[in-house]
Amino acid sequence: MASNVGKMARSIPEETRTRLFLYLRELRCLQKKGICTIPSQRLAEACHVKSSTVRKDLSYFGEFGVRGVGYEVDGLTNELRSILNLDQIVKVALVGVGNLGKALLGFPGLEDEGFKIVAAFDADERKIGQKIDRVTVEDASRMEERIEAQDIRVAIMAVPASEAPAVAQRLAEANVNAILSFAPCELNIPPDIKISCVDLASEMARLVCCV
Amino acid sequence: MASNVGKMARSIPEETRTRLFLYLRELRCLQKKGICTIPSQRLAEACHVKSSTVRKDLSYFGEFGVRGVGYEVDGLTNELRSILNLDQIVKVALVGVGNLGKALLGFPGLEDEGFKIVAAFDADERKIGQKIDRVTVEDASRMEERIEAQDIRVAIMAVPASEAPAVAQRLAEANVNAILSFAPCELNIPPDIKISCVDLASEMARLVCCV
DNA sequence: ATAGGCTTGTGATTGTGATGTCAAGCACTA
DNA sequence: TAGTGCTTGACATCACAATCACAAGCCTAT
Ligand SMILES: NC(=O)c1ccc[n+]([C@@H]2O[C@H](COP(=O)([O-])OP(=O)(O)OC[C@H]3O[C@@H](n4cnc5c(N)ncnc54)[C@H](O)[C@@H]3O)[C@@H](O)[C@H]2O)c1
Ligand SMILES: NC(=O)c1ccc[n+]([C@@H]2O[C@H](COP(=O)([O-])OP(=O)(O)OC[C@H]3O[C@@H](n4cnc5c(N)ncnc54)[C@H](O)[C@@H]3O)[C@@H](O)[C@H]2O)c1
Repeated sequence: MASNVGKMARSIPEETRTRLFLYLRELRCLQKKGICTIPSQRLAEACHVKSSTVRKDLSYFGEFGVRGVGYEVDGLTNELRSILNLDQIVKVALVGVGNLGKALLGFPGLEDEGFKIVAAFDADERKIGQKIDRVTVEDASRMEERIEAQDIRVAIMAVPASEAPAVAQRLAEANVNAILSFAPCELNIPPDIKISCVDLASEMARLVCCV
Repeated sequence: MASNVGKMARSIPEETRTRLFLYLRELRCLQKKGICTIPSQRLAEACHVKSSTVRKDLSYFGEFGVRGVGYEVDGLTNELRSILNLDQIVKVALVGVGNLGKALLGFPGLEDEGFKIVAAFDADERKIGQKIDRVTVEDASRMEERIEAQDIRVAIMAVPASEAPAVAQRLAEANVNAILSFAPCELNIPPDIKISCVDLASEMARLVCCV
């Protein structure tokens, strides 16, 4: 009954989308604690937002709550997972198996959310052929064909910034449509490919700056 | 002459602050290429924003450009570094020297931006005493006193999510005033402490979600 | 069955940031 | 020195997101 019907046409604020993941994370936390029902007020407090914001965000997609009671944790979790396209396993390619890349390969948190690194590439001969956490590092020179063969559409880049733009270009040519990059630089690629750049140094800088 | 005088009272948009780091990163890139002067238009293109946005962002802090010419790369770089409090070395503590923590310790990108990891803590006895990239891992049980003794005000947390809230609490008690966490969970600590949470799984989720 | 007490969902309002526009101002040229 | 062309800086406007406030609706107790 209550579901994302007829409202999808409306444009969803960018910020709302961001918060949905926050809510989902908190809901999972509540599930672990065995809490079945939660009012917008408490979900809001946990996520450091206002309760009206929570309700409005959810209202873009349907009516998931029960007046006088709140939201059913399991139910809302499922709705959000469905809204956010998180109810399927997504194959991911990792490019660059250095310090950071290795850590990412061994990180279970990605798989918990439905992301599975199914291929890893590096340009360093010494790394090619190494098996790290069930994934064998492949030769980066054959990256495009391997990605296309396995129909991988999402990539994580952990290569040096100097290499990043070129690698991103190659990923674009391999029909990848989303890239998460850790290189602190701009990537000039077609706008139909979604990019997210995690820039640790900038994040730190933002944190300490008092402007 | 042109400087941040009399305008500081006005509140700076959060988004502006974020973009300043983007501009700074691009400027550094231009410096490397030996480019001395750049108009807002081209800086904007490189950062994927509108030229009027660049000018407006900068205008919050002063008049740094020359009409008909553009901005002097070196000059603007210095102004931004000064505005963002990036002209000093910031001591940082790392808590949790696991897969990710080790990668961070070996990451030169932080030091390039003025952040120096001067202490690392772990609860695992096997890790205590290990020397990784010039830093010796210390016992986490003595974290508070060591952080206060060295007057460290910024911390990076790379501990399991289950431990993160408690560790954050302890960092708060050690008078740290900014924390960068990689744990995918909320940290309930006093609001006067700045928190930034890098949640890789959520970032990935946002990237693939087509809502 | 009905009343009372909560909490949701949403239209209205406020607040904030993005963007368009153009006069002002500098460099360069003759 | 005056004219030309370009770019900045600021103001005005537009667009969007946060927040308020309250009617609607569900549950429980009596
Ligand atoms: N180490 C960290 O903690 C950390 C943190 C934040 C951001 N980063 C960023 O992540 C990136 C990687 O960091 P790192 O510390 O793992 O560096 P690293 O040097 O340890 O690893 C980079 C890897 O990329 C490989 N590589 C280079 N060119 C390649 C190409 N064209 N194709 C495929 N692979 C290629 C190298 O062989 C190497 O194995 C850098 O851009 C860095 O700025 C690192
Ligand atoms: N590995 C990755 O690539 C990656 C990526 C994104 C986020 N994360 C997140 O970063 C965090 C760390 O990840 P990891 O892969 O390095 O995990 P890990 O298990 O390899 O390392 C965690 C380290 O923290 C230490 N530790 C545990 N409790 C502690 C305490 N109370 N005080 C001090 N140290 C303590 C452990 O001894 C261990 O060395 C996790 O929250 C994870 O979700 C990891």
